[in-house]
Amino acid sequence: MSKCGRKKYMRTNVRQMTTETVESQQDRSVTHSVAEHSSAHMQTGQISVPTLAQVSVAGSDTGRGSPAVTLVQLPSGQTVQVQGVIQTPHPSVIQSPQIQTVQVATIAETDDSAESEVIDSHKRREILSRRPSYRKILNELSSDVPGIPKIEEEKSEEEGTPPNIATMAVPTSIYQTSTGQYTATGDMPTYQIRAPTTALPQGVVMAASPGSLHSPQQLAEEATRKRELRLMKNREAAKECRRRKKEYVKCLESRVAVLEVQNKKLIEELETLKDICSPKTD
DNA sequence: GCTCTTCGGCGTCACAGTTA
DNA sequence: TAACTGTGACGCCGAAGAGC
Repeated sequence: MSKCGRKKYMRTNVRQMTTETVESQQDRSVTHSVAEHSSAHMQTGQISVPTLAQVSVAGSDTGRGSPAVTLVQLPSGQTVQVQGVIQTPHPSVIQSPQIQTVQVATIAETDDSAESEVIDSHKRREILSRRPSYRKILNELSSDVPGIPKIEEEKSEEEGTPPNIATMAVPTSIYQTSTGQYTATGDMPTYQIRAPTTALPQGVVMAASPGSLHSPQQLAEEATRKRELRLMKNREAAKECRRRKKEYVKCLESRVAVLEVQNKKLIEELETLKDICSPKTD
């Protein structure tokens, strides 16, 4: 297998893990690390809660932002309604449309004609391109959850921020320490990131009006120049997009960490309630 | 030291969505 | 509606690490 072929294969793996379930632990990509956090978070609840009391979650699909109501069945038979602080899921790169799963299967099993590859590619693009931008997703998240930082729009110099510098909140080190303690409560400090330079490099001139072009050679030059301009802009856009993507993934990771802390607290709370409500057996 | 594998970044293309 | 923007996909490259 060629080097590129390998990479292509790995990418397929990543997509499989993000669209289906994260079971194979071979890929160490960023996407995977987020999914790994998520599954770890789920495990915490799955392992601990059933040993304490029977828990059922009601209204889990009541819509984004509405707190889920958890019915906790205490050993005494009493049922307590607990309003959870854990938010309902948000659209993200992790939760891709179900149809993508089908597509992954298609990719995995094909090694066929170019025609089917073209169709495949078109379908894939059709599916993938419907996802909202990272900025949009993250800003939606941030509006629902106070702990999630916002990706800010580029600001002009008049707005007080230095050029090319945007201020935003960043995930802190909220992971479990070696002593088993969590190091953050979800409050994020701010840091500064570089915003892209929007100015064109020196030497790039704007397009001449079509009317001023005469010879085919001039037209060709104009076309070439336009293409180079477009490529240059796209280059910058791609860089910026990647930066935003990384930022977005970081924020997701921090969100996972915060939710883990909340989950832990809830479990402790549940245990306390259990102690209070259970009949004393001296 | 050499080869292979893995990873991350880059440039480019294609295309859906947005804007003027 | 044309031009522009944002982003997924792809192929390429170099660095780093592992195995020999």
